[in-house]
Amino acid sequence: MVNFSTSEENHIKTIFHLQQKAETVTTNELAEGIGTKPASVTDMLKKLKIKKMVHYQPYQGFRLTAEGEKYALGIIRRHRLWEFFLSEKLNFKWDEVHAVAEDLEHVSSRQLIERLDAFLGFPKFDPHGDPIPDNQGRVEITQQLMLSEIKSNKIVTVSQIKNQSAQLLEMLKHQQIQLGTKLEIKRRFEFDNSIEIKIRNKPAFIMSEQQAQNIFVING
Amino acid sequence: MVNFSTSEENHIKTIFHLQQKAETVTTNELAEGIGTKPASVTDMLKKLKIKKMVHYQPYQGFRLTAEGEKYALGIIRRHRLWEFFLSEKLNFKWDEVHAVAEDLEHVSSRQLIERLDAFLGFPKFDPHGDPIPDNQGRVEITQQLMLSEIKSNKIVTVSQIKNQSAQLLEMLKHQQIQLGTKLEIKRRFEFDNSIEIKIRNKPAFIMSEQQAQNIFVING
DNA sequence: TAGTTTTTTTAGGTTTGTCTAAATTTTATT
DNA sequence: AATAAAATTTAGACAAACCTAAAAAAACTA
Repeated sequence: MVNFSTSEENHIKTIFHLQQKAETVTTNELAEGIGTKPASVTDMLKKLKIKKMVHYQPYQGFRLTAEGEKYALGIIRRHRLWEFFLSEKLNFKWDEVHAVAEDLEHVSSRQLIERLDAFLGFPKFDPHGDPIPDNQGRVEITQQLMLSEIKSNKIVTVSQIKNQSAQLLEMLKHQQIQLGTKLEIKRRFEFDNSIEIKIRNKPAFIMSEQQAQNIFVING
Repeated sequence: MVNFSTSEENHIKTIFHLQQKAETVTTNELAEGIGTKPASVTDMLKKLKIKKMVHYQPYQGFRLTAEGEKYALGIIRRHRLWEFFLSEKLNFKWDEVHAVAEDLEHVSSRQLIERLDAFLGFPKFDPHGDPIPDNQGRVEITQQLMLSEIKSNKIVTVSQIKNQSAQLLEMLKHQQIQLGTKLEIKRRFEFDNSIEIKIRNKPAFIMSEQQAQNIFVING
């Protein structure tokens, strides 16, 4: 397989994430996502097109090819395995792992990654709850779970709100929780099954079991 | 502190190693050591001089400044900690770790390295027996040991030959052992205390206890 | 739909790190 | 000491990955 530079890998990875949300990815979006200028993105896309990583027609947006997606999943696998390592073995906090993993993910020795995976016990999710692709690029399908059932120290994403009562919505609004919001389950209080929840950059708060039974989440 | 590119770091690190052996380092030596052309080395030295990492006068050879040495020890620390990790935790063989560590050493998060060090239990030597600088750049002073006393699975460097008898020298010549040669102690045979020794890229051989008592080595 | 705004691309430049070929300096040799 | 050889530096180029400013295309909008 061809070899890709760090910059090429960053483009491929970012396209992968952006194309989850929309049919095609635009030049401006990608420039924004990577932190470069649109003109630089155009340059890079020409190169990635030649290397058959993207479908791209000038002015028409772009998308990874099947090969590009496979490659992207490899980068994501490396990133998330390192995040797991940093969090699990080196005691990094879950919000500190990303920056370091950004560098480590580009060290591309296949043997290194396979052995790291084994050393970590073939984890299925990173500390943010995002799934870790296996060495074939396959990803665990995640089903929705009731927030009240989540173990402590997990990070989950709100995916559905069952009960649309004013009280629940009031609380959600107050805590600024919406679909897609990531919640960190800090701990569960035995005596009433209430749970302590934290949202990135905000103080933790308590949620009752009743409330949590109406919020569905996915891992990650 | 200033930030150095991967290429700059490779130059600094290689100068450090070369200047152990001689007063000053030459352009050709460094080019050879890094795998570039002498002209490229000259370019890089101008830059490193401006950044106060080397003492350098055109045509006169060069040497790291005190600051340069300190920086080099930081790179070497990262390299050897990763080698230890790869060998100890990921079960890489001792001769496979170097190449991967070459990449990992340039990931320069201070926090990462300090936590890795703690996770590994603050090891003092890498799998080749080379000392790992601490976070102040200090290195464990190693004393000479009798080869016959070395535990199996260690790598040592020949540092002194006591008995200058023809028989011993004959054997040393035959096995191509000289000062500075690295020996891997594979195992010790209980019944006569002979030891099995391997030199990189050569078949293993057996050495008697008597012989080993006349060879002194240092860790690494 | 014609004009305006936004998005994207092109054209031309810069920096980093490399190269080859030629010039210069140092070192070795006779 | 003069000359030949070796080492080093300079000069000029190139590729990668970025940039700014201008041109071109697409998308809005009145």
